Amino acid sequence: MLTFVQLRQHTETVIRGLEKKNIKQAEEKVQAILAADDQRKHFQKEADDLKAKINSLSKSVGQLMRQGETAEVEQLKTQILELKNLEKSLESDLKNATQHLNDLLLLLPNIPHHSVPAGTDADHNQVMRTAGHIPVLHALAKPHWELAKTYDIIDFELGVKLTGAGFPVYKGKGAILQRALITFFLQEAQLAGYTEIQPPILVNADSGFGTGQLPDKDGQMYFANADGYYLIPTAEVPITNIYRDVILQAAELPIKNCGYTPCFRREAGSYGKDVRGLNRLHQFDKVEIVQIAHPEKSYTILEDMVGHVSSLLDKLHLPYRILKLCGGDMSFASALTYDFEVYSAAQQRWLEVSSVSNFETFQTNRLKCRYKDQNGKTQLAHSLNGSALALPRIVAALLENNQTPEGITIPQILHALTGFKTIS
RNA sequence: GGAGACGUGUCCGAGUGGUUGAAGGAGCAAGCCUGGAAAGUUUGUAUACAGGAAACUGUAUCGCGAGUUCGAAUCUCGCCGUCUCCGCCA
Repeated sequence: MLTFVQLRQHTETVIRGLEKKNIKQAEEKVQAILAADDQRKHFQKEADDLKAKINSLSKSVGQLMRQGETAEVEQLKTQILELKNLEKSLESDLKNATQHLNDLLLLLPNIPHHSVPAGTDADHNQVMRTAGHIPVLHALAKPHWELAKTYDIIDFELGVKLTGAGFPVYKGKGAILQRALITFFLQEAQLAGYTEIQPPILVNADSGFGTGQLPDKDGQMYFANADGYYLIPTAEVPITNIYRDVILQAAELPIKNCGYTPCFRREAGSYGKDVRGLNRLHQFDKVEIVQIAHPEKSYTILEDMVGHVSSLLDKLHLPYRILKLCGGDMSFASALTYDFEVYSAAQQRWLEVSSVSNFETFQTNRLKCRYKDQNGKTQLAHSLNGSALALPRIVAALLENNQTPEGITIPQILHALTGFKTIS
């Protein structure tokens, strides 16, 4: 969530930023928060002063007792009890005011970086770069879900039997390809200096709140009701929450972690060609990269991360483009997001395979992830993350783009990991 | 899952109702000392919110939450976690 420093000292910037994210009545919302904050401070002061008085009176009770002044003690006690009644109502006012302020604050998304283009939807995203060659397919080329069936490497119907739609079963070379891609991505991340983490894939509500999935996206996560745990929608959740309530030394920054996990998303309301085959699943595999950075370095780091993801796609020889998302298409928590899309030649569609974002202090403010600067002051760190990469659509594009009448060619970089060069 | 013990600051560790945000020690930082270092010595060493230009002051925090009390690290209840024994198990 936004910080009070942002809201108080850069009110105008915040309002303009919110407008860029197409938030209606941004000014009114910000003013309402500032008013709610004043209200909270007022009650806080009143309550603190009253408590200070009660504390000091209580202290004198102790002293008087030792001196045996019982009559005065009784008098003091009744006086304190009166004050305590007052305090009780002040406490509840304060609690309500804080709750109200929090509710308002949680509804405000992050404000976009100044370079973010204006726009309302995906059509206004800015194409930064296009790379690779879009292949010309042979006459009998098929979409990946048909190829998967032809070569018996992914079984969607079997997944329906075992679980339900959106839970495919990878078989034989299909399963090996998955494992090879995961290993490849992890190895590349390791070479880029990321520490590999194997986190839990069920998390508690505090973690869901920390990275912003809760309360806004409650319905999008699977929930293990008996224990109150959420199945993670991305490794970002556990890997970023490692730094919840942590104060780092400036010298420890940047922290670079990566991890492979399955990801679970309910994706309620999706339909049609968007969910065909591997295009959108309830369970999928992803390698995520996460950094906790010094505020002055975070945008350089964002570019590094974009470079890292690009290199993965280059090495897989997949055609892709990089988009800078416009204000209206960005996620709630992000200040600047680059999306990567690969071209899936048989479907003739661009498929999103990665999203790399700088959250600045939006997540760390919730997480209370801070560092000590040179003056020993605690400051909020910046958090960033990106998919590097999400598997299903990569697999879809690999299958479709690399198909020949004789079979599917595996990119050379994976040969050592798959142990085969073609699927036929 | 059953029985028992425990949960204090960066760490160790004292504290069973009243100037205890918390003894003592270690670590760390700065000053003194030294040719330099060690030793010695002095001082400092949490977080959040509020007030203040600042020095600083107030409030809260001894696993978390509620309660008893004029007053709780200390008493009561609930939850979470750790350890030991038993059971189960990859």
